[in-house]
Amino acid sequence: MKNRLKVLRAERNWTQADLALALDVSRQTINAIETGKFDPSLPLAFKAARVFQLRIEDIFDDEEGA
Amino acid sequence: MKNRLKVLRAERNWTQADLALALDVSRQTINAIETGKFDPSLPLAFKAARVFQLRIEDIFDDEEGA
DNA sequence: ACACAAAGTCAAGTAAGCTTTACTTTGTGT
DNA sequence: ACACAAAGTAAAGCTTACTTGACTTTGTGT
Repeated sequence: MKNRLKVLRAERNWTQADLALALDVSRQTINAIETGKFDPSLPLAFKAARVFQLRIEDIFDDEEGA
Repeated sequence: MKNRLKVLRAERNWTQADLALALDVSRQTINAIETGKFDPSLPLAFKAARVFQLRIEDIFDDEEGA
């Protein structure tokens, strides 16, 4: 699952730590998601959508894998 | 996290087992999600959105709980 | 009343998301 | 070259998503 978190952060000049704070998760969690270690939970995806004022589908890309 | 799976199934006359098959999860997983035992993963939410041709936000409702 | 399909539920196990702590790497400014 | 901030990574532990198997409950048709 790809995502645009890095870009969205860059647009706002946010660090991974800043985003972690906004989403109420650890910095490592943001890093792991950005680097593709695992997918966020659905609740976390909703939070991200709220923070960036975008739809989940506009942040995360399913790319139909298995 | 609330969801409209039961209604969407009803519209199509699908059983929980039918939906489970379509989403490639167990029947118990569908039941647990419908009855609020736990939230689906993001990939599963994407699959549901694809199957029903809706946006994730139109199927699942975050309802801002902590 | 009986049979059957669908839904609900429980237990035990595996896998994935997330935490904390701690360390290394990369990039930038001075 | 040095210092510092940001990013990356890793291990161990906890929680949540999901599995299989088995059983109970509910609803419908006959």
